[in-house]
Amino acid sequence: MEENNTLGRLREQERLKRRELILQAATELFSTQSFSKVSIRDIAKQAGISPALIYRHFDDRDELFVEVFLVQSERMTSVFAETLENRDESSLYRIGEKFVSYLLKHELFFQMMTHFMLDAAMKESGLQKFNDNMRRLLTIFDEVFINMGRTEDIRLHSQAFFAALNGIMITYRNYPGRSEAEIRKHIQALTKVIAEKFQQS
Amino acid sequence: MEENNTLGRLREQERLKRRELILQAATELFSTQSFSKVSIRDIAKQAGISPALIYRHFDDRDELFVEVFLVQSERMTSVFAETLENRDESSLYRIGEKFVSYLLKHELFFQMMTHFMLDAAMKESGLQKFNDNMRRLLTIFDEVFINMGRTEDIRLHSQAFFAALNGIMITYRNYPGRSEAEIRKHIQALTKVIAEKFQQS
DNA sequence: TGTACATCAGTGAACGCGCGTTCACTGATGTAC
DNA sequence: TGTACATCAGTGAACGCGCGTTCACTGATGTAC
Repeated sequence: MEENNTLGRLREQERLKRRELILQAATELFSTQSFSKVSIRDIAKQAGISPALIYRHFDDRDELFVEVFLVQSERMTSVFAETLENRDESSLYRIGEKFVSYLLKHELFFQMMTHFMLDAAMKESGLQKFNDNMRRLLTIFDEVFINMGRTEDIRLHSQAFFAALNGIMITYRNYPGRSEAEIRKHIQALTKVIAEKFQQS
Repeated sequence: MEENNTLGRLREQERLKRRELILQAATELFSTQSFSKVSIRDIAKQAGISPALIYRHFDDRDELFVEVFLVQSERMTSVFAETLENRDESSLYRIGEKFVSYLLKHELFFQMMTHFMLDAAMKESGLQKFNDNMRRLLTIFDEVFINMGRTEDIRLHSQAFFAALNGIMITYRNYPGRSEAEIRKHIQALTKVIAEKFQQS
């Protein structure tokens, strides 16, 4: 029963690797198909395994989906934090533009975020991690506001700014009858308007 | 073949009434259950008819859903326009607050709007009507900006303001672990921040 | 070294369900002669 | 007025499909003695 430690660790590593393979396959699919249209069978096929195997690594579909989202969510916050650390002179417009660019580029993350925001069907543990991430992101915005000299309602401003950018994405990302380039341009113009409003104060 | 005109009209009226009954049943369900979870069978049951009958009035599920949305969408714009006509002194905060209150109260409309914004799977004719409505709504915002003395980028400002309010709703409407009252209060606080930013210019 | 057993990743097929939609039919009403 | 036929709203049951999930099984590897 009691296994050799190194062997046990090796097996554990293999298990983790398989788990990541599944997550990776799911991620690949999510980036081409809409969130709710990806099935367990699709993911199994993409990963080259049997559907049943997925259930050895995840309790159910929801857990797998949340896991994919959390990975992307953390990556997003990290990438974003790093990009900004390198430039102290970052204006609100710059930071807003970076954020919006990221969402435009990583459609997968954007879709997932809105999905979980609107459905809010996450278990306690997943929710905790997601909230931690959001807080980390808002802290980045906080810093910019502090650097601007703001002393009151900092978090509130970060939340409003964050929400406004989300709103721009959601409202105009799929605007019908416009080309990708036109949409991008329009979203950037709106981001500029929002950033200028917040810059003034 | 050629019917008596009055009789024909009567029959047409009955048909329209039945159609509206179906739409009404669907609307009732949408206000308690999430959009994508309402089935044709549910709607038929609610309306007290056979599922098959629904297909005598609508080509498919999508057409019915879009129709419900368009009715709600028009109602929203109308109600909103009327409320504002009665007060010329309406500040941007007032108008934003009204808009957000409406969305909070009419969850059905809010959910549908985000659904169609994110999925963008509407036929040409429905899309046209929806866009007309959105334009009507934006025109209301336009007027407020004009009254404020703004002369440039008016429509762009309306779009940014509209998107920001949407974003607040989407980002914080289902914020987990908060009571309905707390959420309402927070959303109003964020709306105030946004409105003040736009008011300054 | 050999043998019986335990463990566990992995599988393909099946279960059971709910869905959108269609089918074959009924029955009431209107129309033609 | 009566009769044969057309029209059409409305129906319950069925079709066909895809889904999440589970089942019963295989086969490789490790362990005990």
